Amino acid sequence: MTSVEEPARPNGRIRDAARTRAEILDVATQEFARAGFTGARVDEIAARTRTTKRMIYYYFGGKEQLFTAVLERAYSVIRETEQQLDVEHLDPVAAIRRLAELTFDHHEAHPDFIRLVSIENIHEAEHIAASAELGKIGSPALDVIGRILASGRESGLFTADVDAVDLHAMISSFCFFRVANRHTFGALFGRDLVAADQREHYRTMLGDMVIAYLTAERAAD
Amino acid sequence: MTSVEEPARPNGRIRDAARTRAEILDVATQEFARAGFTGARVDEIAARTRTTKRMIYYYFGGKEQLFTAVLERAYSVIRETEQQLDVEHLDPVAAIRRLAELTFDHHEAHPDFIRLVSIENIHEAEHIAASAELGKIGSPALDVIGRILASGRESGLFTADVDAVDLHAMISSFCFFRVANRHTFGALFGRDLVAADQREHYRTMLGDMVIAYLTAERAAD
DNA sequence: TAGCTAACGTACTAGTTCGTACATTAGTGA
DNA sequence: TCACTAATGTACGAACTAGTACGTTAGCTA
Repeated sequence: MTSVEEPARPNGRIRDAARTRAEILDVATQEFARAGFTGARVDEIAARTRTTKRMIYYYFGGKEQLFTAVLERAYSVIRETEQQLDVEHLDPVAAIRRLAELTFDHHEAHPDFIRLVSIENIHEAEHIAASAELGKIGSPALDVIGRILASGRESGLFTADVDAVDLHAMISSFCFFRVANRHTFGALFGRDLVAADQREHYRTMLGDMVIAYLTAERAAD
Repeated sequence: MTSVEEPARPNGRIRDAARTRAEILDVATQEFARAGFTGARVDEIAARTRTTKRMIYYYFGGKEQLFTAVLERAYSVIRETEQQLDVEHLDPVAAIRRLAELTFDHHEAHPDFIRLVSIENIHEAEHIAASAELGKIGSPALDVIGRILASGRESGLFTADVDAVDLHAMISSFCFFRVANRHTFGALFGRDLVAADQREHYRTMLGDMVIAYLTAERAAD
């Protein structure tokens, strides 16, 4: 390389705290999702940023806090998505199916988020516990589910004895497993749960499952 | 400490290759499950063994191969459990419910295995791919499910259009999620999915869900 | 325009961590 | 009982990695 340096600015140093901070978070999200908390390298995150490692410590304090910030942002994305839920104008059966489909879509669209959740569980949710922000979020979806369930039970359509949290767990289970365990499942059973041409199949399967559960005829107890 | 050493043997060195190897695998399973692949420390595994780090490299070659060996043994445990499945004398509905319950029980009884699977998925199943043994196992449970499904469809009890692999995924999803995501779910929604007094509730819920799905009346297509 | 500070960069270090070179010994078979 | 090898232990090193001490500058404001 000859003496040709940066064109105008000798250092190219531009100050933009918000951009720097956001860029660190973006890259950190990828790196943590790629390699896990311990496997992620602070130097690697810094290298893939337009700034330096020093800035990670300047803005976040350390690797742990950076991971917490990554989780906080990832969860805030779902919250925002859930706040835009608009299914309550549908009848209960259609509303639940639609909600399940949106959950399905969100999981599929955010594999990095799924990986972060897996990683956080390996660490027994210690970062969530350490976050003032994440403790008290409460899922907007939960309220929606609760209202649909009540309405469905009132009209006699839903017979199952579940509350919103359990139904949310049921729906999330399937969506989460499909994305999170894609690799081992594929390696062991030779089936790619996230194959594009099977997407509709699994999306329908989830809806059928949830609706069948909610509307099944139960033995009187 | 005074000069009191080992009672009889000056070094206490006993040779038992099988025991040493097994002990390393036991401790490694715990350590990998505790901290993830990268987070696990080879020195820590060695320290909690009656042998030394040298032996880990002697028997397994390295950290990667040790993790692969841990996975191989963990999967072999399920395979053995599945081989003892004895549900085909039941009617299809009872058989599937029983099978779901056994899957539920196995997940609950082996949280370390669940963690290993999560970890292996973070690493995109590269160790399973590298294992000659793990590639071609094929689940005994899958055959059982396949036969029950066929029998259930024949007798008109089952209406759902699923194969054994998909049904296995559905059952596993719920069991896996409940254990694997216990911590984040608990932190975010304030509900412990693995609480002892809720065990029957979730076990029943799983069975109800699967049976409802399989036996639901479907719109003619 | 001078000065101040938030924002940024460089260079380094202390501690860790996987892996190995080398030495040793228990137990077995000739 | 002697020799041979599988099994084991010790000590060490090279590379990595989180974190920091210290110096610099852009851009705002008085």
